[in-house]
Amino acid sequence: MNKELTWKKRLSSSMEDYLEAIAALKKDKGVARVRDISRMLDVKKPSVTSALSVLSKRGFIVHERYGYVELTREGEEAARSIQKRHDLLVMFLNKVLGVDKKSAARDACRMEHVISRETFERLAKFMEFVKSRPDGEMPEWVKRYKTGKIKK
Amino acid sequence: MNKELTWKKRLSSSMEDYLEAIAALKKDKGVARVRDISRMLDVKKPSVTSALSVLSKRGFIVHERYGYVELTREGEEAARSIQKRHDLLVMFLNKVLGVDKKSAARDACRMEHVISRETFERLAKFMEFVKSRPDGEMPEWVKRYKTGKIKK
DNA sequence: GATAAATGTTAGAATATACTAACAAAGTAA
DNA sequence: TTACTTTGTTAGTATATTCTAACATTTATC
Repeated sequence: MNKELTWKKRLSSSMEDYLEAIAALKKDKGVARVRDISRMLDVKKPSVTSALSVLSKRGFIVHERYGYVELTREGEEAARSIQKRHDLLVMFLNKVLGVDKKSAARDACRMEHVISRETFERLAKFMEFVKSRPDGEMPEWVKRYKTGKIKK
Repeated sequence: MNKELTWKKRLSSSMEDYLEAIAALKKDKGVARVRDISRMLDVKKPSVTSALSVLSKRGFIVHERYGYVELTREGEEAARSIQKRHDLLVMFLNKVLGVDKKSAARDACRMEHVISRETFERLAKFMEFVKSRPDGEMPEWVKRYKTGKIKK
């Protein structure tokens, strides 16, 4: 139980992005490969290779030369956690604040790396509350504050 | 109106932090100096010196060797804008989500650098709405979703 | 004013992340 | 199989930010 040996530094925003991309690609293409990660994140291939080596060393992925990228259990877990933060933020930004989907996604991509566990949990509760309101769709009080920019 | 000449890259999170600290110090101490900035941001003095040289070159501050740090008009404006984002976020996190003040401040410090103009504006509208509710303090519907963690 | 303490700067190194150019391996097609 | 294309890697460079160690300047104290 040595702190020095078991403690792992948080992943950087960049590394979280890579992990997220890998998980997304596996999900909808079946496999994750350098080229696709590179396109998805809009970075060059060598950047991907070097990121993969970092994620490998830290135990989030398995990657053999010229092969596909596999997520370890830890990697999957981390990716899932990021994805959850992402989705929650998009939901909040879009459904509650009324930020358009594209911007909401862009903002979420940057915010997901910096919100604390506590804020995440409170936001989750808040969104639960919002969704649980009678109304069905968005509760009246959420709609009302938007000045004329409500679709439905 | 050449784009190449007039366009300025966004300030990095770090630089925004320095600017924010400088403005804060000027506000409540009258002057901003290297040592105080260093303490406020928890970085060493040489880091401050080098940040100041960057902010100087980019026209946000004026700083002569061994002297105090002055904000240019542009610097003041930028600082104000960051501060506004910060305050808004703290308000939202604390008053609406119920995140405790300390965590709210910590989270705001990281989120303030990444939210887009659009999201900022929408959040501002939302908070206006929240504050404008009859009730006085926080509207009933905000309190209600919090499960037992309401102070008042 | 001399000396010590506090403050600020420089130089040089470290880390993280990206890039380009050049090369290597794998896959595809004749 | 040979030749072409695509994909992946290496090596080396660049930028941003931080740090430590050493030095310079300014301020405070006697």
